[in-house]
Amino acid sequence: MADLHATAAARLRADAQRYTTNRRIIVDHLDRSDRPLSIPELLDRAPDLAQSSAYRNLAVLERAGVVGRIVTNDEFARYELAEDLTEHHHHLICTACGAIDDFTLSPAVEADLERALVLAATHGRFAAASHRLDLVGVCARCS
Amino acid sequence: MADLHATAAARLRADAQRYTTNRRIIVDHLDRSDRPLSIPELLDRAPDLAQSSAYRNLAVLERAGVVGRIVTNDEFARYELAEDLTEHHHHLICTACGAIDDFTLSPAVEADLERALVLAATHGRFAAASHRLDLVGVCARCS
DNA sequence: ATGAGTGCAAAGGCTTTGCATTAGG
DNA sequence: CCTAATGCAAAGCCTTTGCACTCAT
Repeated sequence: MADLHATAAARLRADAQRYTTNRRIIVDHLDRSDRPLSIPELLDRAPDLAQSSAYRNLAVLERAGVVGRIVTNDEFARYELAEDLTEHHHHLICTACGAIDDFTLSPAVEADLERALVLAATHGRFAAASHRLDLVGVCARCS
Repeated sequence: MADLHATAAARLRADAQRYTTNRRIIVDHLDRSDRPLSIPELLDRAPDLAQSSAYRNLAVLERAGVVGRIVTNDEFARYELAEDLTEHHHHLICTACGAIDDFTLSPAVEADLERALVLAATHGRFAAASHRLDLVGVCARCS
């Protein structure tokens, strides 16, 4: 995945943005993590990153399509690499601690789902860009 | 659906809460709407409802299992009647204006999905309470 | 009466922004 | 050089909370 940074740089460039050290650091940490990170978690892992820079750069990276933002019902927004930079996956959202873990569905189920969603979208004249499927419950650590 | 209010009252009572006028008004408006409402939208429809009462009562109604809270990526949280008080449905989330519309999937697809999710949850030792499936894109009004 | 509910206004807390400084190209 | 990026601190904005009043039981 050395191409990750090349892709990120390209997408930023396409949006007239630079791929700076801070932005690379953020992408690196999101890539290393096997689950979406909140800003506090990210700042914890990157102590030299200013809070405002984290917010600003994540916004830039989101606009450029490098990262995705996830808002659950807990206090923090979370970020992960954009879907097309990782494999398609879904989220286990813990209602107790707010943590999010990743999981995948079988290709067969995904395909069925995708077909059904395209149908639903066209029926409502809705230009669907992507789908989000989350499991909401209590994670192993909290139960 | 005259039973709606009876059910709501029962659930509140089970949580040692009263079914007051304001709470009934809120439930009424959510029931009348064919899509989840943000607090500003709700206050607009119920001019005599104080903002703090809306927030407080929605929190009470959520704890009692009468309403569900939806947090998207826009600025407002939105509320709808709890899933088991309506028919199972999903959401079209507009990235342009933040509006949410409802849609349903065929029972067959739902069943497949449910099976796959149970599998995924048990595999990760996750106690799933429900699933959330959203289509993210641009609504007809915004395109 | 008596405690929950209500409304107003003020406070909280995550997030955003202004401004002076630094760094990348 | 010159614009974008950075960091600190202050401000914003949705949401929550304190407090006095009202209403229902």
